Amino acid sequence: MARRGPSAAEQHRRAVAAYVAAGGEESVQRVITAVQSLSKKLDQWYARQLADLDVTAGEWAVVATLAKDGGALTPSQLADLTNVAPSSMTHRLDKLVERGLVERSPDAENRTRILVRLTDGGWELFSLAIRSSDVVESDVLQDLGDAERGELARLLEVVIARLDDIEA
Amino acid sequence: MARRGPSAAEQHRRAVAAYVAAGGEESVQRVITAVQSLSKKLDQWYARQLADLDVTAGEWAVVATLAKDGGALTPSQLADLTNVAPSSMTHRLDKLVERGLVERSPDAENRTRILVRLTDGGWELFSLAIRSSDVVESDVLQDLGDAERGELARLLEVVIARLDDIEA
DNA sequence: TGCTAAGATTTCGATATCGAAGTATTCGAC
DNA sequence: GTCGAATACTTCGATATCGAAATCTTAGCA
Repeated sequence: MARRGPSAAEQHRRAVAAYVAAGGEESVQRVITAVQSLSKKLDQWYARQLADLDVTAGEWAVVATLAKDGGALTPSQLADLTNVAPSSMTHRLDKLVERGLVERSPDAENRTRILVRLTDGGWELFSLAIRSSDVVESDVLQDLGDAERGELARLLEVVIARLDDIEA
Repeated sequence: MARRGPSAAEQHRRAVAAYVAAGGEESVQRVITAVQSLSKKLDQWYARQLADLDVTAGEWAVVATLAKDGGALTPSQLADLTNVAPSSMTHRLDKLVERGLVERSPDAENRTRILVRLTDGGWELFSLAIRSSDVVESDVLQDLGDAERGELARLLEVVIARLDDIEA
């Protein structure tokens, strides 16, 4: 990377302009574009931090999903929640089990199912990664005061509440 | 997927709770988690729509990046901007050229570089995809009034303006 | 000019992912 | 109870991605 590209803000402006020119609505594209570029940047940072812990983004997705759920999930559910094919999950779980981060156990109620849980080591990894990424994330939001953060969270949560109704 | 999982709003609550329990700050995690789950849902929808156009998410990323930039980019820049290894971009571009969506041309000023541009067909695809996804995106934001959309966009843009300063 | 270091792309071998087919279990209709 | 469809996971072959090495061009310096 010899020459530094345009700033993130400049890229955002151009992206919105391109989407509007292509027929998108401005108030929509400003929000959607911003969400996506922010998410992309976060993903880049996470990938770097996780590399230090010798975990890939895909493996982290499984650990984080299990942690967020709090309990046990089946391989299919994990595949759905992490946007990956069920057949790929098989291999990921193999590696995670091998590393001692998750454990597979048969579901007593339905023997076609398998339940996947975080091990103690998995929980430790989760906690460690969250605490270190929280530092960067706080930096990202440092220009917003408490009230603004709350308002931003509220608006995003309104949008999230609508997601389920749209599937159709 | 036999049984429907928890709602997106419920998943969001649980995720924030898990992150806070692991040592994250609540005002930060509410925002970051919401941005990520929203982005993930959007990615799922895009993948479906793009499948109808017979384009993969990776191929779309290249087309959209070129459209947003407006001009020509090198393979390295495209790799950077789409979060992919330079060697992977070679193959992606091969396929996109073969499909007539982009074109490669040598850079007259520096013959180690290659410039990639959208063809007319590439621009058409971009415009078509944007117009159809704008419909879904508008639905997602339908619970927000004009003023709220503006405020949401403004807050997100404040955050984006800070991204460049953080790299270090 | 000639030499070395740096930059940009591609090639190559190993690994990850995908979609489809295969295997095992459960559920429902008869 | 038994048969067939549906469900859940894994295996398999093809494709995509990665990181490292190879190739070619440029830039800097003596």
